[in-house]
Amino acid sequence: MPLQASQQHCATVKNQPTQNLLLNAAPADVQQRLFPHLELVEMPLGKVLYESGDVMRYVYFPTNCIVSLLYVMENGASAEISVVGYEGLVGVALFMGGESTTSRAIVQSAGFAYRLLGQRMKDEFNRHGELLQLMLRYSQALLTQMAQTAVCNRHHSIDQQLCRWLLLSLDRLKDNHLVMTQELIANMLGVRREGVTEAAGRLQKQGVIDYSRGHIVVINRPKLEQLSCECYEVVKAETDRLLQYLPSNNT
Amino acid sequence: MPLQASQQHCATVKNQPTQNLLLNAAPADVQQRLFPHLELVEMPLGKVLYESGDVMRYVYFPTNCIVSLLYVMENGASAEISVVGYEGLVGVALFMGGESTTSRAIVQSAGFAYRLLGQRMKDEFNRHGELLQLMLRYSQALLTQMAQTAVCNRHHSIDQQLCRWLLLSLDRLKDNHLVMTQELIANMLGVRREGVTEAAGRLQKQGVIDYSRGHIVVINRPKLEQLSCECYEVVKAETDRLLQYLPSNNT
DNA sequence: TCAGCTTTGTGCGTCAGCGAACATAAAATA
DNA sequence: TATTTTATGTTCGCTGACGCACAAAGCTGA
Repeated sequence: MPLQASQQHCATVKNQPTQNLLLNAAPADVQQRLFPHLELVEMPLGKVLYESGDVMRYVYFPTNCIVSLLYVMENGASAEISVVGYEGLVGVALFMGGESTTSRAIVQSAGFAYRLLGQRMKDEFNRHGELLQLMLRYSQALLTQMAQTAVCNRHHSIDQQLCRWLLLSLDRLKDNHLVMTQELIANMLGVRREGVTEAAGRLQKQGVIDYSRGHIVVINRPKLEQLSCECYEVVKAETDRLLQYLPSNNT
Repeated sequence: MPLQASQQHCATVKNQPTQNLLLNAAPADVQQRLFPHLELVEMPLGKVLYESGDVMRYVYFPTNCIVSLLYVMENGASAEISVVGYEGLVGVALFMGGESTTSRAIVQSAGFAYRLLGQRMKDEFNRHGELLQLMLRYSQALLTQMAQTAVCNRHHSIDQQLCRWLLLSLDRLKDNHLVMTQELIANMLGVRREGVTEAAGRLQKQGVIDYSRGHIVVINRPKLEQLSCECYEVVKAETDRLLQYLPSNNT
């Protein structure tokens, strides 16, 4: 749902396409072609960008929101496959050629994103310029994140996974304050709500986080990293490596 | 290790690049450019194609072998991320731009593959012809498999995962006979060997498989599919969808 | 201010999978 | 044939996570 003119003005004061790492890294000519067609959209908590099997109409470039890619099983249980924030885009299947995926994309942390009609994205992609390289490198980062999620689900405790999840969220927000109930975290991790309550209680007792009724504040991030499994760091290092030498067109 | 001339002759009687689905689906002009540079290599059980972080020299197109993409943790424990057989290729990171990945590629079922110097692959890829579309579609299939592995690791029992694993292997071999110890399966699944022994015992008792000392014969595949979790079918359906309308150049 | 809802806390019993130790059996090798 | 190695079978105690039930505490709105 695009914003009304007045809202749009208000929002654009704070929002710029270049807040998204990929849009920011795109070469100037790509930016000139794409930016006029970007549409700032509000991303409220729980908004579903696409369901499993949906043909995607848009790609979304988050600025300050976080989107979860979630697989929902036949019995309704779910598991988060990966998360996307300002560093990426939602809808890689559009240029990968599948047009849809088996997962659901849902807003996990409210904010804004710029969306682009899928066809425009494909047109630009098919010019085979630098955007193609950029998109492919990001896709590999996404691949890495999914792979590590598989590993983490296999071998690590809820406590460790909660730490990792908090770090992933923290990296995609500017502050240390998350709006998120334990119930929702449990859905993302694919575990019981009670399990999250207990793990969060332990973190609070250790002075790592502070939380109440849907609000979590991270007090001691270094400790959080220390308590997390290696999965967080592995993905971060690889993502940095893949996206670090991007041409930058900061304005 | 390329084959000697005499071996090569012997092997090529049975091996053809077109046994690989992607090579087979490549347009005629691509085949003409690439096939002369394909090198048939033997893929013995346990051969490591690349380690985590290795810059890849070659991409591998399996014909009748199976390659596992495995993540090895700091403590030595491991987890299979995905498998690649005749339907795919090993080394997507070469054209995705990363040149390396965080996982290890290791031969899980002996056989043959055609390998191609990475640079030639990249050159062809950068012509931006149909091969690019083909590779991207396959990459999305790989992405789907990884995502489902994450889900499976989260929610399903060893029994179910063993069924899924056997089905994945079966699909990539022509017969119903696997050469594989329970110890190796355990490494792939990232579980204890004893867990696999018990699960395999239950399958044998139900007349689904028959095994002894490194050999497994699947007797009742329908039952195996029935006992498996949904993860197998989801990935199969999506992979078929992604790769089904490929242009075919069968000779 | 009271009722109703949402969120978090806690205490069960149960069970799958773990780690370790050890037993058996089939192949390989001498 | 005897010996060693490899693969599989089995047991036992432990623990993390589950499912369920219910309690407590913090918001919200009449």
